[in-house]
Amino acid sequence: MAALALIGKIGEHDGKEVELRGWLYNKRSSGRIHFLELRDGTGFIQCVVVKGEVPDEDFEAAGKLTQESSLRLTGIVRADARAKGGYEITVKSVMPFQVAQDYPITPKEHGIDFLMDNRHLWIRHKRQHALLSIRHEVIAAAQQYLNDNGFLRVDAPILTPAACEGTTTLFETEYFEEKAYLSQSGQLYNEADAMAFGKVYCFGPTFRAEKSKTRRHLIEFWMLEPEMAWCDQEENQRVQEELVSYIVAKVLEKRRAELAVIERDVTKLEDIKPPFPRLSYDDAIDILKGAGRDISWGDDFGAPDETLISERFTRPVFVTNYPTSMKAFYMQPEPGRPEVVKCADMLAPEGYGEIIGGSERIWDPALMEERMRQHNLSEEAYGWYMQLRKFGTVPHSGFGIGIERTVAWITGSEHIREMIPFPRLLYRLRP
RNA sequence: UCCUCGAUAGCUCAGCGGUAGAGCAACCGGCUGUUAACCGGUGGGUCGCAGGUUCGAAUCCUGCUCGGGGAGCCA
Repeated sequence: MAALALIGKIGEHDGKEVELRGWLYNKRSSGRIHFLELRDGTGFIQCVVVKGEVPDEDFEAAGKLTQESSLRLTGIVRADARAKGGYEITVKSVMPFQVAQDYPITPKEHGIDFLMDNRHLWIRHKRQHALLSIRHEVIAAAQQYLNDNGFLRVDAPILTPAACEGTTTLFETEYFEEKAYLSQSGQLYNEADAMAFGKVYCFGPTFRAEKSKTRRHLIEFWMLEPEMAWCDQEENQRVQEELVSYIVAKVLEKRRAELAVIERDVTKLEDIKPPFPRLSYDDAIDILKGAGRDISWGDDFGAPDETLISERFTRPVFVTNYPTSMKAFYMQPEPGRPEVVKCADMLAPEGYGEIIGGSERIWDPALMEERMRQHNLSEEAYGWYMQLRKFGTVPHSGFGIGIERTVAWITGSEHIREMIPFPRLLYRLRP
C-alpha cells in the first residue's frame, strides 16, 4: 500500500511507492509519455506517466487532465538529475477527482489587473506560493525572536474610538449609537500593556484610508509592534537590528528553495547582521542636498529621498532624530535639542526605504499634558493614556515593523501588493 | 487628489482613415524525456461606453468609466 506523501518532503520517500494528492500545475505530452507537473500546496514535482507502465485507462485519463484538475496518483519516488527539485515520480496509477474546465491563468504572461481579479487562483502559482511562504517565515521568525526574548503578545483592539497619531485618515464605521474607527496602530494600547507586562508586542492588521497609489502602500497591512518599559531609544534600536537580522537569517535558513524560485540574490541578504549604520536626520539632509535634491531642514523625506539614502548602504540604516514638528505627539525630545525627537526610522537597503518607525515615548506627565494641549487631544479620548504618566510612569520605547514592506525587501519584489494574500488597494476591494 | 500612459478574441498584444490579425488557452490530430515543450488543423470579436468629424472610424476629436506607472502621505 502506497504511503501518503507530501511533495515538500518527497526526499524522505526516495525509492518507495507513495500516493500524492494535489492539482495539475502543467502538462506536457509526447504521444506515449505524459509529464504531469503536480502541486500539492507543499511543493511542485514532475510525475511521468508512460504508456504500458500504467493501466491503459489511467494513461488515457492522464492525457485528458487539464490545468488545475484535482487528482490523486501513486508512483515510485526517483532521484533524477533531470528533475528540477531533484526528484521525479514514476507513475503507477492516476485517479482524477475533477477535470477542471477553462482555468483562466494560462502558462503565458498576464497583466496585473487580470491577475488581481483572479487573485483567489493566482496564489496557487509558483512565484506567489514562494512569496507567501516567505511571508509566513517572516512572521514566524519575528514572533519567535520576541517570544525568546521575554516579550508577551498582548494584542490591541481593531475598533477604536479615536486616532492614535492624528495625521492619517481613518476608516469610520458604526459602533451601535456612536462612531468607531479601524485601528491604524496599536501603539497607545501597547504603552498600557507595557506598563502591565514589561515587554509586549501586538500583531494584526492596520488600516489607512489614505488615497495612496504607489508600489509601497496597502490600505490594509499587517504591523508588528513591540513596546518595552524601562527602555531608551538606544536599546530600542538594538532590539530592532537584532530582530530584523534574526528574521533574515531564518528566511535564509528555511526558505532557500523559495528564494531560488523568485531568483532572489541571497548574497545581499547574507550580510544583514547587527550593528546597522546610524545616520542622523541632519546628516541625511546634507547627503540629499549633496545629491542635488531640493530639500531643506524640516522637510519630510519623499520616496525618492528614502530610496537615495537606502541605496548607499548594504545593510538597513537607522535615520535618527527627526524634527519634532513632523513626528507624533508622544515622542521624547532629545535632551538639549528640543527641535528633534528620540526616534528612528529603519530604511531597508537596495532602495526599499522605510520598514520600521520607532521612538522613545514621553514619560513626564507635565510634558505630555503640554503636548496633548498643543495637539488638541481631548481629556475624554486620551484621559486613560494620560493616566499611564500618573501611575508609575517610566521611560519606555517601542516600534512598528510593516510586514509586507519587510517581505518585499527580503524577496526583492517590485511591488507590495503581492506580499499579502488578498491586498486591499486604492479602488480594489475584491476578491 | 494631481501628473502620465493605456483599454482590440478567454489571456498577452499587433493593426493607427479603406471588409478584424498573431501567439497562448480551448477543441481535434501527431510525437517515448518534455519542463512557459513542439508540429498540423478547427472554432472564437458590438475593437471599454456615449457623442462628434468623415463618403468611410478599432484608427482622428470630446466627454465618461475602468486600469497601469509616478507624486503627496506613511509602515
